[in-house]
Amino acid sequence: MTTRPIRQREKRALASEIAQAIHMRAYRPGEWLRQIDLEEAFKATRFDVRSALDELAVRKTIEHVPNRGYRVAEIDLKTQRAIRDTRIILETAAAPGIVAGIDAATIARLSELADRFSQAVLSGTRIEQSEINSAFHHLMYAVSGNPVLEETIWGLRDRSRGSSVTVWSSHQALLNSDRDHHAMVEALRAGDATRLAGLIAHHIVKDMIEAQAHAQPSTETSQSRGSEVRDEV
Amino acid sequence: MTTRPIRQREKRALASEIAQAIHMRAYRPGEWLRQIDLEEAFKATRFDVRSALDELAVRKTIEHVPNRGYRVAEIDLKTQRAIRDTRIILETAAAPGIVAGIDAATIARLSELADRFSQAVLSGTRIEQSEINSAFHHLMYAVSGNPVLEETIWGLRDRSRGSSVTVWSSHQALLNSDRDHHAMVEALRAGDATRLAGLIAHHIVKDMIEAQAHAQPSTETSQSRGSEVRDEV
DNA sequence: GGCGTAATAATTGGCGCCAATTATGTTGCA
DNA sequence: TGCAACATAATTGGCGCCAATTATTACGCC
Repeated sequence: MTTRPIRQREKRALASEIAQAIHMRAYRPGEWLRQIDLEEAFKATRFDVRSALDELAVRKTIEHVPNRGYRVAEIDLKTQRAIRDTRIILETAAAPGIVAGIDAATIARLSELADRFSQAVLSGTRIEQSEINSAFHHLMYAVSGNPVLEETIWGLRDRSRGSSVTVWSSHQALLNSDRDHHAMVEALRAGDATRLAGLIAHHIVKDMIEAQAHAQPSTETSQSRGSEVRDEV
Repeated sequence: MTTRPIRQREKRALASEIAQAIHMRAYRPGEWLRQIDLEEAFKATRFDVRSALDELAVRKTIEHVPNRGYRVAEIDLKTQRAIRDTRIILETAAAPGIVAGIDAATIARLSELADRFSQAVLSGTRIEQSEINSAFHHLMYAVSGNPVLEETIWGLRDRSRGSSVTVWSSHQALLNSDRDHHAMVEALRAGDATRLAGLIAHHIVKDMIEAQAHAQPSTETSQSRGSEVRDEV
């Protein structure tokens, strides 16, 4: 009875928490994730931290360098494009399944999320924007009828998120995303899979091109550890 | 100097070794992977075994049940179909890139691998067949020009391999695979991406339908551990 | 003063121990 | 004889320690 019963509960959860912190940009691409810092920041034991880090390394959210540690993956342009192309393949391929599997209630919820995103564009934090956006796409792909496709899509999204894309790089990009969401809902109402696929592809391309255009060439890669800027979690 | 210098080397390798053992069916779907057995079989420490097991669990090759252990994932028909559909999406989508990126030398090597597979069909172990087959597809997807697509494909292939598909379930299926390989080489020579995509889709569907037809309904799921048949590694 | 080199500090990572949990075997009771 | 409760054995999994490695600082030489 001495140890609290929190035992087995949050083992996997920590990886998600760290992942979220990363794509909220609390840790920047190229930055080293020191185990001691994470222990304190997340109130976890060293063992749990290491497990979580290993998991994220397998998922390619972070990169592991033996005897150096773990750092947030830095995605070069070539890989960025490869992820983008693969996402387009998968997410457009999901369109027919979505159209086939969707019902009125889900469309209504998607429409509501699109509206909430519109609001968040005007008066919302980036975290809110990001979360509503995630919820929208999550819900949409959830009805595709193919769980494997869904999780593969999500894995790829998470991977690019870790790097540099989540936060919309310009207000214009944010407005475009907003418009796309409503257009997708419209396509769903019309039962038009082809149009939906086109919108999805456009959505991905637009986001990632914007992100690339505004991304400053990072010079932090070979920087010594410990001296980087780091936001508090 | 007391500890041998094999230290950092084979940490990640162990996961691959175990994965290979699994899809060579040394451990069957639903079977529990006891850590002690793995320590001895692979001459590794308990820590390394656990790391490898965790990695495979993240990759969904095996399944983790808290306080029970790890077991080879058993893929139900629905998931099997979902994997198949997703594989078709990805692997057919790779066809244009393959046609665009391939050169004469690679075609020659693919042709050679196809020939070696033909030989292995007649006089080769299942392991040889499986390895040559892997090499063929690996080489083909490697020239797609999209590394992310390539590794996503491979992740999905490995996942279904763990379960019940690798070893061709009938001699007819094996002959079909063999024929497809040569047809793919032909399509590549002709530079016909559409035909290649069609062949790939056919290849996947045929394999997995055969595998399903011959798979006996497994009753080993809820079996007690320790009493199962287990081949030596 | 710059630079190569040695001493020191900080960090990662391998590993074994033991508690918590689950499976197995046994005994007693209806 | 069947079944339930208990005792025992086997297995998993959390965690802390310390060696190995790498970064940083201090020193001395050119």
